Amino acid sequence: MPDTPWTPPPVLLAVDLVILTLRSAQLHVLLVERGIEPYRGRHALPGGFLSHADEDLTAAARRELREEANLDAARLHLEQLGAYGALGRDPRGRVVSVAYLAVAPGLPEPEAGTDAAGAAWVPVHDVEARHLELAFDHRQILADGIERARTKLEKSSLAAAFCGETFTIAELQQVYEAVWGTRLDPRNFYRKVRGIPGFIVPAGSQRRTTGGRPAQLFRRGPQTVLFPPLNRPPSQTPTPLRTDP
Amino acid sequence: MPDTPWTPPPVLLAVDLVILTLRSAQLHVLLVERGIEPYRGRHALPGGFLSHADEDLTAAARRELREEANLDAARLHLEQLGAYGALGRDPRGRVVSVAYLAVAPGLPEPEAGTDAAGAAWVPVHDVEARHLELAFDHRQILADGIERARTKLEKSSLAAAFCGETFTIAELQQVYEAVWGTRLDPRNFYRKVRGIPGFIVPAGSQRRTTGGRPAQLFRRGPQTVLFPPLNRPPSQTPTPLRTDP
DNA sequence: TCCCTTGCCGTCATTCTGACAGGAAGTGGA
DNA sequence: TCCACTTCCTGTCAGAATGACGGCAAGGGA
Repeated sequence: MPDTPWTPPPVLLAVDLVILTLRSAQLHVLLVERGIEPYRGRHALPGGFLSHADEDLTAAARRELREEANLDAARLHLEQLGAYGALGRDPRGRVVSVAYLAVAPGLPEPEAGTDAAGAAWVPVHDVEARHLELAFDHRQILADGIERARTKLEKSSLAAAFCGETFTIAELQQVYEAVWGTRLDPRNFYRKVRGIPGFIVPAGSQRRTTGGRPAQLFRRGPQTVLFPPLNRPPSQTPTPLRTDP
Repeated sequence: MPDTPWTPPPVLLAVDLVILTLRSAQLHVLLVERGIEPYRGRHALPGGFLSHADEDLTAAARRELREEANLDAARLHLEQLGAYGALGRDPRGRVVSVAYLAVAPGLPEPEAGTDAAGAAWVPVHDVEARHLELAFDHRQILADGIERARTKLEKSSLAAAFCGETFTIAELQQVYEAVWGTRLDPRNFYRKVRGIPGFIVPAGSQRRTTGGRPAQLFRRGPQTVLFPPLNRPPSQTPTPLRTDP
């Protein structure tokens, strides 16, 4: 430990986004096709380097959200997943990436002809089943993002972030079923959800119909922590203790 | 978006550690007293810059663990908390810090006369009650680390990381009570813990005594995911949905 | 020996959960 | 108009889980 003035080594910092949404009752993630050389042509999570050295991390995430996905960060859920800094993860050199999880409501159009061209919603199942390989360590980042969403559905009101301003209980159930990959009993789900104080509140007596009896509309309540929690049924493949992302 | 070759801005990367342990049934965190100028004399989390540009993040965490706390990373739980990159967090300039949570068993001596001098175990209550102010945003990082530990006790076998190789059920209960800050009924805790398959397994019929009837010893079982979960009793101060660490 | 401490094992009422039955309120076709 | 069909909502009921608590076992110290 020398006492001489020593300057710490600088590192390149990037931001990557796991943007999840529901499309036709299936969990989708937004992917872009890489146009430049490391992993050119391969699908990847939206993201990029910090634009300047004084850019806030969250601001960078919001900027990428706008530039690459044409989404307004103010209207959706955004939280940090963690930092990914393994040595070989970027062939260009030492790049540490901070990953964010975003959850978008309903179905914002796949992509516009805007600068977000090349972005597309892909069913997460296609990635999990390895029908589609991702660039860098983005497969791992995506897996961590999905796992985070799965866990947070249990004890937080994150599920409402997948829905629009108002939603029916059946729509909310679709969120849980799609993210968890399980089927739930509608009647028990109804009872449970309505029994959690402050989770959802009736939104007028409006109703919107799709074939059968019109459903009551709700909006998210003030409570962000769910108690009692909506425990997800035990999975056949127990997730190991993540000790090192 | 110019097409000219553009080099992303480099950033200084640091690693900070939240090291938790139990000392006399109280949750403690390891803090160091800063010897150099930003926040000189103030308590801070152990940590430091990457030693060289090609150092792995986890390796840096393990190195700091050894240098500043004299702890062997191979024998304790270590997981990443997240990246902290707010703009004003370090007066020296733009520093992004990756925080790690470590959980140390039992009572490794406070600190040695080694190079870990100046490190001391501090009850987390002293920090939470603002009897002690920390440098930088370390108060927030510590709060996030404690919150992470609290939630992981529910569905993972993290509690065993606070104990030694073998432990009694009462010791395990002390972990839950100290971290959650609640009292639990010993008989119900016993029933619940023994009912979780694979969580703990009896370790011989050895016993170690402290006054009353000798207790049976256990060691951690193969299962890292607890089902059914050990739900923590509802808190009076509900934790808000963390949307931006 | 008596008392005190701590660990282990029950019981019991209440609540929660999973699995159903069935009626209410709409749509579309004969 | 009547009927089939869909979806939404409200109950019921048995079994599991939970919180509260009583009692005995097994040690140490006065």
